[in-house]
Formats: sequence, structure tokens, C-alpha cells
Amino acid sequence: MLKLSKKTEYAFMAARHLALNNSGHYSTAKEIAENYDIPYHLIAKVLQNFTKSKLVTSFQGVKGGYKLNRSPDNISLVEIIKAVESNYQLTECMEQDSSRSTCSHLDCCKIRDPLIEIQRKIDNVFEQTSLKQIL
Amino acid sequence: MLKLSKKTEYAFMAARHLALNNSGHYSTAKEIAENYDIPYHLIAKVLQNFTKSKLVTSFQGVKGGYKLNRSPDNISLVEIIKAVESNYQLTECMEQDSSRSTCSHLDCCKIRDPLIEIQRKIDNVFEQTSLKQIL
DNA sequence: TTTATATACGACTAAATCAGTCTTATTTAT
DNA sequence: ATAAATAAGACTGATTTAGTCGTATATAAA
Repeated sequence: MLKLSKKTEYAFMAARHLALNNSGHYSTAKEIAENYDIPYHLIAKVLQNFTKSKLVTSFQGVKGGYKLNRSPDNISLVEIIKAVESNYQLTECMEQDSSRSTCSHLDCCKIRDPLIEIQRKIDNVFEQTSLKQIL
Repeated sequence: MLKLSKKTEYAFMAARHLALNNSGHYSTAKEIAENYDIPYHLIAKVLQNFTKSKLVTSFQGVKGGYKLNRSPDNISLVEIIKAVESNYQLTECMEQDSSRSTCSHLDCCKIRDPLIEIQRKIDNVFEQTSLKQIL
């Protein structure tokens, strides 16, 4: 099956929220958690991932929170996905670090190359959809 | 993350094998299992799924096996995927039978419609790639 | 300078899913 | 009859995912 994890769903929701609430105050993890009924610690981790990938800037302490670093039409969905998913790929053997791939069929599977091409096309879908388009 | 299960990988490999060995004899589950080092019972189930979705015709008994019903350029990868994956979708809330959807965010998530559009585009990638293209 | 409110981060647990195994029934060519 | 094949479902173990908990650190404001 072809599925996004909840982490990615939460990431889209959070990114959307940040894009729509970019004035006045910094949005907090608590605010997003309550607004969309998402467990606090989960959305907090998503936002921390955003910070690490420089999608947002975080401010600690009272009146702290998060703000987007770029305008929504300049952020692609693939950036949001890659910020939170450590394993964004179609099959195990597409592991970037090929030494980590443990697939026992590598030498006889014969379908790897066409699948890489398909992965490229799917990347494109997410690459070419901007955060602005899901507001 | 966005991943195909092993079942789909095995399905692609089996479909490819059937396409390349369509003369002389019917290919058997055993033959495919040994050829690609796939557990026999797993590939057997994949082939049974193919039969159910009319992608192949099965023949029981000695000298039995499977044969493709259509030419490889007339079979899309999405058909192969849907034959083996009961849950081919991007998110839980895209469940065709909406009564089965248990997502607790349905009323506040706000990203469902754009995601449905993205699902459509990904469908398209698999729809427009034929079995012939992965031979 | 204390307090309340925020991010940062890692350990842990429970639930769900996936991959694989095993067993039995049925069909059919020889 | 027998051997070789599909059909189908129950079961198990491993892995992944989702969610929880606890603690440290930073900072605005009283």
C-alpha cells in the first residue's frame, strides 16, 4: 500500500496553520494541538523537525512559538514530507545510502530501475505542489 | 512515508515473469518463488489475487499454472497494485467506503480535498505505466 | 528573581500492520 | 492411484507506528 504516515498528515496540517496565521503572534504547538485535536507531543515533534530542516524558526519561552521562514508558494510538499519522514521512498531498495539496503532480492528482482523512475514521477507530484495550494 | 508493501513488489515481479514467459507452459507459483527467491506461499497468494481480479487465468492440477489474460502493454501498474493491496490510498480518510473511515480529524483537518487531488495524480502515474514498461 | 509558558529531546509502551509459516482441501494430467 | 498444482484460511513473530511520559532549557513578564 501507498500511505503517508500520520506524521506527514500532521505536518501538512501544521504547515497550513502556520501559513494562515503568520501575523500578530507566533503559533505554538499547544495552539495547533488543540485546534486540530492532535496529541501535543506529536505535533511538537513535527514542529521540531520543521525547525531542523529550516522550514520554520522557533522561539523559546513565554510568547514563543514558530514562524514560517518562507512564503507558502515557495515551499513544496516534498520538503514538508522529507522534514518529518526518515524513510520517504517507494521500496526498501531505494534507500539513498545503498549500504543500508538489506533487500535480499537486489540481484534478481529486475524491477528496481523502472520503480526508481516511478518514484521520480511521484516525487515530482509532491515537488510541484506548494504549501499555498493546500491552504 | 510512502511505501509499497512487499506484496506489491512481488506482484510486479510475478507479472513481469508471466509477461516474459507466456509461451510453452503455464508459469507456476513454485517456478516464480524459486526464480526470484520469494517465499512460496506469499507469491501463491499474489497469484490468487491476480486470478480474482481477472488479470490472469489459473489452471489447477498437474501442468497447471497461470497465464496473463491481456497483453502487457494493456495492463497498468495500478491494476496490479489494486489486485494485491486492500488499502491502496494516501490517507485513511480516503477510504472509498467512507463509513469505514475512523479518522477523528475529518471535521477539522482541512487538507483532505487537496490530498485527494494529489492521490489522483499519483494514481495517474501508476495508471499510465504499463506492465510492458517494466519488462 | 521567581514564575509561567514555551521549545528540545529522548526513553518508553501499546497497538497495529506486515511478512512469513503452516495446514488442509480441491483439482487434474498421467 | 499418485503427483503436482491451485485455493484458502489460521496462526505467529517481527517490525513499525502512534502515542505517552519525563526532564532539561530558554525567556517574557510580574
